[in-house]
Amino acid sequence: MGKTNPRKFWLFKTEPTSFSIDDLARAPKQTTCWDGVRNYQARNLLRDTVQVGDGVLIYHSSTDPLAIVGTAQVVKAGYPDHTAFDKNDHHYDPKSDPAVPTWYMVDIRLTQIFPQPLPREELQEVTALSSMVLLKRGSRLSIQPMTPAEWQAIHKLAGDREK
DNA sequence: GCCAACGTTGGC
DNA sequence: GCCAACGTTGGC
Repeated sequence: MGKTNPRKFWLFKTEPTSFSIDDLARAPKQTTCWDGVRNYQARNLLRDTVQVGDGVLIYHSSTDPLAIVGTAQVVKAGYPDHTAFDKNDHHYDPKSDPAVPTWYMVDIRLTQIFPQPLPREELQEVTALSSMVLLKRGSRLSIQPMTPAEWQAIHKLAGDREK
C-alpha cells in the first residue's frame, strides 16, 4: 500500500525532419506534447503505462546518422491527442471521437542533448544492448520500453564519449 | 474470423 | 531506391 511504481524507461523515435531534439530544446520550457502516435501498441503504452518521472531516450530515425541524441523526462502522463480532432492537422483521424478518444499523448521535457550522439552502428556493437527493442530486426514500434540496465548502459556510453 | 491485398515504416 | 517486416482493411 502506498508503494510507488518503480521509475520506468522508454525510447521515443522521431524523424528529425518533422521534429528533432533541437526543436525540443527550442520549445517553451523545453517541453512538448508527443503527438501523432498512430499505432495501437504505442498508444496503449502512452495511455496506460508511461508515467510522470519516467526517463525517455530520444532517437532520430530515417536520417543520417541514425542515433540516440539525448534524454528527456515525462512531465505529463497520458491524455487525449487533440491533433486527431483537427481536420487541418497532418495526424487528423476522423475515427477518433473527442468523447472517446482513440489516440493519446504525453508531455516530455528535455533533460540533455548528448554532446556526441550515439550512432546506431555503435549501439549494435554493445553486448549489453543486444536485446534492445530498437535493435531488433523489423522493429517499428515508436514508443519502446527499455530496461534499467539498457538505460544505464546508454548513459555510460554517452559519458564515455564525452571524455 | 480468415487471409489476401495493400499501405507504411524504416534500416540498409 | 529496395524491400522485409509489420499493421490495417475489407471481401468472403
